Amino acid sequence: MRSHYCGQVDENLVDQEIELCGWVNRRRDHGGVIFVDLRDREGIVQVVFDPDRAEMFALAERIRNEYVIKVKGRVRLRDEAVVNANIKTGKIEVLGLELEVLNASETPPFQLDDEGVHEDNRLKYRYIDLRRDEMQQRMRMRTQVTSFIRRFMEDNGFWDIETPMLTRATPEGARDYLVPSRTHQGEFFALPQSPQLFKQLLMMSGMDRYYQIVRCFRDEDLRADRQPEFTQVDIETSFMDEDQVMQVTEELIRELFAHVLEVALPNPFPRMTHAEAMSRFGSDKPDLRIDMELVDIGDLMDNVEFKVFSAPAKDPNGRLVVLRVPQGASLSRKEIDGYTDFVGRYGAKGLAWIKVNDVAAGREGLQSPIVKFLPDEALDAILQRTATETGDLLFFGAGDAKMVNESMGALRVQLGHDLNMIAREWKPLWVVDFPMFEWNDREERWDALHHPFTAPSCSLEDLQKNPGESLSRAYDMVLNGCELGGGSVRIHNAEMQQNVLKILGIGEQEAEDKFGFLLNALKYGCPPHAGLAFGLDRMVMLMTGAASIRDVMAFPKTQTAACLLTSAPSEVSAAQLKELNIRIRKPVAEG
RNA sequence: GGACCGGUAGUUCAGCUGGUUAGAAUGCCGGCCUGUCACGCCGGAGGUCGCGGGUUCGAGUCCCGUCCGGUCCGCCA
Repeated sequence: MRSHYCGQVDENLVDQEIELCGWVNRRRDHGGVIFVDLRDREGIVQVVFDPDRAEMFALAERIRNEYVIKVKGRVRLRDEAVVNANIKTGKIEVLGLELEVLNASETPPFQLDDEGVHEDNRLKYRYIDLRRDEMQQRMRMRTQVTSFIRRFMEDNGFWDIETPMLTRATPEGARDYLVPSRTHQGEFFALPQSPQLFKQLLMMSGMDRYYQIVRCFRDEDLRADRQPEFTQVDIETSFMDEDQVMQVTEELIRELFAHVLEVALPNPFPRMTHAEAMSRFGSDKPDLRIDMELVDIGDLMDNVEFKVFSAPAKDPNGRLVVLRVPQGASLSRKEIDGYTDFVGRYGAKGLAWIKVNDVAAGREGLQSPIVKFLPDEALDAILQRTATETGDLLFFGAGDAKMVNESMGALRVQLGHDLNMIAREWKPLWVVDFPMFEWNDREERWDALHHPFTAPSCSLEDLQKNPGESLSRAYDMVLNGCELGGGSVRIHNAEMQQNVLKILGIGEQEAEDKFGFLLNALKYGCPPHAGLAFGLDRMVMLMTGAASIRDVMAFPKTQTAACLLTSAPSEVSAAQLKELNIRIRKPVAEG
């Protein structure tokens, strides 16, 4: 007698007696014969109970779906005569000889083979949802990914070093999750948004190659690809420059995809500057699977009378682009209105369009509310520059450059999805030469585009002279329009660090309060260092084809950052609050 | 903070312009059937229509509010 997982039963075991444990996936009776599809995480095996065995029949009759059972039986090939073309449970079946119900189940709240169960139900009964094949496969791939990454990092001499979960609140960046301290009443820990400063300190400690697969926390509103706690593959190295970091991390991803998905990614990944990405795709994480680009036409329009076009064409902070949608002229007016609403969400005031019914017919071949405002030579130049063909649709984005990039970049991706224009390929790339700073209109100061510890690619002098034009030594790895990871060469010089903080409007005293420990450490000999962090959840989401990051996490939270399974967050006892010396202010009643 | 979509039987959904006792499929329960695999056949149980208020002779349906789930904008250095 040998014990097996159900899914591991194969033809080599025919005639042997084995023992199986699993869930009853489905039980069917036909006359006195009982068929049980026994399921574990490896697969499904059909167990048959013969009608001659009266006691077995009685027992099997009591079996319900999702009961946990143990079966002793003999493996046999299924009778070819009854094997038809679309069998699900394989050529092998087990003749049940003994059966033990290990645990009964109530009727499950939803069936495992149901499609489209509401997500709140799936999350409330996550332990059942996770039994589903699809979820088993996703979690399986996730563990393959993490174990491959660990192996790769170990093989390349990286040390796995843990950093604190209870740490100091950092006022910059995302909102912190706070944890009250009992021993220091009135004071709080923060859960880390990332181990950024700790990994830099480790470089100063001589841990030349560090990595960690680590949980990070950000108390910001959620999206399909954003959870309040998520997992990062965090990497930092001393003495490596950006090219070396990109090389080793690129190799990690390439080998990971080869190993887990049997996909060959290009070697090397293409690189693109941030400026080019914004110009051609309106995005710093372009999806290169979509064969459409933004084309600047400001130079053709600065003299037309149509102010919607000429104003941004003349404005140095404005942008005027056209997006050619191949064969898009078949879109209905209603669909175009839908896209107008879509770009409206990004602040666009409208969405001008031209349907090209016959490119050879000149003005007569164009259908559009705006052609009457445009001179012939401008129209011709647009058609020529965009290589427009009959049947195409042109969308125009005009206005503030940032808004045009965001709205038209998003429109490009949306059209790609809607019109099925996404090539079935893996398209990785590096985006490099990011600006160092971004002007924050609301607060009227510079923000760090990456983070305040990123090294500039220019001298301190140039940086101070012209912060808006300065580039950083940061790099993002992008795959199919998704930011897989990002990193940078860090500042390893105390003077540079202090000055960058100064440009960001963080005074000396404030810097001392917030980052004093880092600035101090920089004084005691800090090697040049650089690193990168991958978003593990997004990576697995892409690799599994899941639509949401929640589908690759065992116990995710809802959009309001709640756990439907445990009902967290929850109120705590008065005693717990008292111990922390915290009092909850009751919400004031309305009226 | 904002926009939009959804919430009707255990589950997935239908329910028209407000009108009799709110339906289907599946699941569940009982019976029949000796090789099924979406088995089949017969029968049965199962609903505060998310919640609260309003309009109306009458509300699942219309209006207001609210809660929950989702997508997105803002936010996420």
